[in-house]
Amino acid sequence: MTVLNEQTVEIENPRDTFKKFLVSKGLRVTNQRMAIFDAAFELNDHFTAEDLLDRSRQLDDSVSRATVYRSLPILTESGLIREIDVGHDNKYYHSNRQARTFQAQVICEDCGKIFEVDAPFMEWYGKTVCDKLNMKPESQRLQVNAHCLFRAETGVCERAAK
Amino acid sequence: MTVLNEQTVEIENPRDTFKKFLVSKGLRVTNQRMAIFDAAFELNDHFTAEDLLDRSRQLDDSVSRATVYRSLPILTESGLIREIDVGHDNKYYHSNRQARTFQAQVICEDCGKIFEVDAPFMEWYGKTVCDKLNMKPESQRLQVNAHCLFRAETGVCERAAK
DNA sequence: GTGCTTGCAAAGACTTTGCAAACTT
DNA sequence: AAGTTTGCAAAGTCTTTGCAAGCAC
Repeated sequence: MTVLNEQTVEIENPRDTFKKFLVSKGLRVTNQRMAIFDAAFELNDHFTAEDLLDRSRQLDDSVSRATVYRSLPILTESGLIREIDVGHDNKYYHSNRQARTFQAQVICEDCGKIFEVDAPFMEWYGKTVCDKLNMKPESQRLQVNAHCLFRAETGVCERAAK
Repeated sequence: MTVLNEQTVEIENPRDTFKKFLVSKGLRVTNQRMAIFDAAFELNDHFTAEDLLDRSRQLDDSVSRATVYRSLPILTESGLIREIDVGHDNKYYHSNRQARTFQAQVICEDCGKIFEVDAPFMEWYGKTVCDKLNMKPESQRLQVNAHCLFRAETGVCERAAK
């Protein structure tokens, strides 16, 4: 593991990590599972189950929608991808190239783009709140819905083009 | 309006507020809409669309599922109820007896119960982050998933009984 | 060979929509 | 009277599941 800064730790060889994860869980290393894994790591931005299916099929055209849906929970459990639920619309996923834990999402209500932002204080906040309720925090999500000022000012947002 | 504290402002006569909202939008004040509104305010906890349908029908048995689904966005837009998306499972809703804006949700992963907690700093956080992206915050959501320590320690959680 | 995995198609869960009748204004 | 709004049932969307064939170990 290479420490990049306090928040960010690079996962080395995630492909092998995933294989080891499968074996450790008594699951089999199939071509389809690896194609789905590879597809997830080739997709740089947030992606939906459907995006992942399309990409996986470019790598192995035998991959079915069912297998993608069956694999997503496994990938999520392995920690190599994260599930990001922005409320409206579908669920999104994102690969964890860096094992960043405390990230907030800023969602542009104009173009739908999702920005990932560090929010380390979430850890402290979760603990503080949970203490009062006699609970133990497992994970936290912070989401900011916002409007694009470029667009409000100029009528255009270059980011939307992406 | 009665100021209870900095975060909490009581909405007086939400029923009239809703009627006025409908009129101001050129929408009609129908029995079904009012039954759905009343049902939402009788339900004290978080509720789903289906919960709301059941309750509405007790007040006016002509209310259909379609009308509930058609009314939810109106109620949400009026600000009298809030939509709460906890990710997995359905969407939940909650009436805004107090017009509380900055609330986080703590969700018990053991019993599914949702606790509402004040989190005023979210306003500051949203602004700070949005400034960097040249955006304007519209709303923010903070969610903490946690486990119940009562249950972990004693095997039982009284809160789950609710 | 054993039994986990797969693709397919059907089923499920939740939400939206087209349409004629009913209702608000 | 004019134009919304409604209930119903059908359609839609996304996800899950049963099953026999196929594959990893």
